[in-house]
Amino acid sequence: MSKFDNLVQKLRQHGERLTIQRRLVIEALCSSDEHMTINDIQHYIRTNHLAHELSEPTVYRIVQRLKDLRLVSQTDMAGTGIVYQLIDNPPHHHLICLRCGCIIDVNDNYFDDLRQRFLHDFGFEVRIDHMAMYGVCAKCQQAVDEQA
Amino acid sequence: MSKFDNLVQKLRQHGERLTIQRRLVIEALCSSDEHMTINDIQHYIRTNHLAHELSEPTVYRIVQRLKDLRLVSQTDMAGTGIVYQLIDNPPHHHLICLRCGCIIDVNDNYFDDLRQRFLHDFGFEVRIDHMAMYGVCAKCQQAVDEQA
DNA sequence: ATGTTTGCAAATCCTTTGCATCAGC
DNA sequence: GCTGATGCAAAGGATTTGCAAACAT
Repeated sequence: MSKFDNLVQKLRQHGERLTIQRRLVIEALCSSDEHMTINDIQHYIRTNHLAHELSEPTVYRIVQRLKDLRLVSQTDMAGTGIVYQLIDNPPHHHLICLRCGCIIDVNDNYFDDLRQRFLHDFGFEVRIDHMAMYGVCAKCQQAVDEQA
Repeated sequence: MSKFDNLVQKLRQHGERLTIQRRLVIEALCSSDEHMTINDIQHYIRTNHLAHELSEPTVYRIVQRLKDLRLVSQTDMAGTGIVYQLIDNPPHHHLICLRCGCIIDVNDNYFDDLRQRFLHDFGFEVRIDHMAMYGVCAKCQQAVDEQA
């Protein structure tokens, strides 16, 4: 089953109404493996479904709903702005270079240890849908070293 | 040496001017081990130094400067808003319960493994000044279980 | 038919900017 | 005295809200 159909089915299960607008937002989010801003979503729809341009409030309300249903996660990209992405199973995460902005995808199992230790030590069940961690990538470290 | 004096000294080292306003913001940030919003900072100053209430732009500019000097970190609290805290050495981190909002302090060395693995696998040097991770605390898990 | 969702417009909130004045070094 | 910081007012941008009309079920 496609990502899209999967999500539509989940919405149905929750008794949510399937409006054209919701389908469009889901389609937009499915179109990219990476995160999208509200603007990106609007832009995707404007480009691919010219007749159905969505207003800002509508997009905000729909992603808010999808967030409440835990189908979408929200991340603040260090002031770049707030981005949204589908929560996939298992989730994947990002290392973001503060210098060049490049993004490295990280498998979820890197966080398994941490999850277990927090559960063991604090009884705290960490819920990581999408983690963005910042730092300096290999290339940029070289560049910095050469400067020195 | 107190946190406050330590910071003041660091500002001097960077050739920064030590205005009353900067002292006040630093004092505010020192007053709490936890994070503060811009509003919290203003409120602290209003309460403790009535004669020196600061305007928003001033507070924004000062924390921005402190961020640039890597003395303060900024975190987006899951849409609750943006908070600031002093970067201490070593940094400490937070587990935040999505249900009751309680906050558990986490020692930095929990992240040592992760740092090493990212460096080894991707050559990526993670820079974690302050990490906020969300989930469900022990108490709230019980509450959830009992409901079920 | 009913209750929900959408679109529009406008309000609100947070943050930044321009410029004249003031303060630290 | 020079340079940079502050305060004010106002602009800017992102997000939210109220309400009437349109739509899914």
